[in-house]
Amino acid sequence: MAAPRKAKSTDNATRRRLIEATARVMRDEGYAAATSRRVAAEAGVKQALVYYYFPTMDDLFVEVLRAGADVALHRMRAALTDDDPLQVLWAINSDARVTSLNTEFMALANHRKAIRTELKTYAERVRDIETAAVTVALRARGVDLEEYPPVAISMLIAQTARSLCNEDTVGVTHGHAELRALIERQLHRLADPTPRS
Amino acid sequence: MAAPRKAKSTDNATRRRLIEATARVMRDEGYAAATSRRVAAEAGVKQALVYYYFPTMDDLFVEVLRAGADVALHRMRAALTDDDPLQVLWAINSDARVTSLNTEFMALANHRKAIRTELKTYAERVRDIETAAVTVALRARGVDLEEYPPVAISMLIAQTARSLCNEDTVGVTHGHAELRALIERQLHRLADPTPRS
DNA sequence: GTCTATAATTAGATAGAC
DNA sequence: GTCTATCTAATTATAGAC
Repeated sequence: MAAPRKAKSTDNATRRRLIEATARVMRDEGYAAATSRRVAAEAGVKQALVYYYFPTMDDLFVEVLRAGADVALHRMRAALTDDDPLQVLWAINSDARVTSLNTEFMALANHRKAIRTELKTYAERVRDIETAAVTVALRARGVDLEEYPPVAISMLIAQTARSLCNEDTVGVTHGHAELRALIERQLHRLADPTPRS
Repeated sequence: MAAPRKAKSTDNATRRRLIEATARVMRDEGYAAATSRRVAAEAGVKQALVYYYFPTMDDLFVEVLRAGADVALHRMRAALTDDDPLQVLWAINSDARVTSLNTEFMALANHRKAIRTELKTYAERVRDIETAAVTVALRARGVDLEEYPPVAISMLIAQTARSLCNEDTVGVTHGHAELRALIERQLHRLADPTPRS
């Protein structure tokens, strides 16, 4: 295997540019704006070429979803060996580029079966790896895993970060400082295992 | 004022049916499916009539948003005098009919200025009234409002409930039982003011 | 107030030249 | 592989009859 590049001809530069362009349009203008003509223009090609790489627009959307989920999975796996997986989990889900796309796919999944199925599959894979990372972190800190189930802590951190991000996007920021501070205090409580009623 | 009904001729039955029909379509099939023809059919009228009541589709969307926000505000105001505002806050945001619409508007707001502006306005009004209700509840229970700022507790409860609902909609349920149990335990901790480090 | 009819625009998708 | 050109269908919005 002298040439790991170009292993698959389908892994083309144009194909990749179309996926990235679609993600960009979805983030900036919403999924409804991600038409074949719009994403083709964004990628610098003509509209018909979209259908050379993707049979339907839904197929393109699914590929965008997979690419995004793969990046998230990769980052979380790296976090497994990190000093502080909880902080990594918070940071990943505080990335507006990630959460904006997530919101669009959540809405898209509401009325497209193909995307709902794919979203479910990847959401559960991401949750599993996140839970594994949080389990490592909590166990290392001597936290009672019965009272603070890693899967619940993982969801709480991820969803709170995402919610703050989503609100920022539409310009709602009231209460954000207080919630961030509260979360940080609670994370430190977990890190410093003393109390519990 | 013998006839409080029909005070405004714009408060028509047809107009109201159009707003309700639009909300229904948005919930069930997403905002992209809420076309003038689709909502007209759902309301049992012809397409062109939509434009008699609403200048543009965006105007219709804004009215749907207002109607939904008014209901939420009304429920939360009632909760101010309730036994347990925290439970009411959780219950309201666990209603799939509310949270599905909310997700759609969040996505819509991403690329329509008129809706983003309106969403921001109502989100902040809802947050204020929710915070007031939570303040009442926490104070009555002797909770330290510095360590647990009502606005933060309010956001945490509302956003966690909404997140669980949204995931249910797309079929993701893993970890839900654990997170619900954790939230309930924490709510009881707040209700029974003993520990804190 | 509700309708029919239609204009103007835009979408997804395909055929075929190069 | 990328293009031009085009088809079909659906959309928003308007004009005008009743």
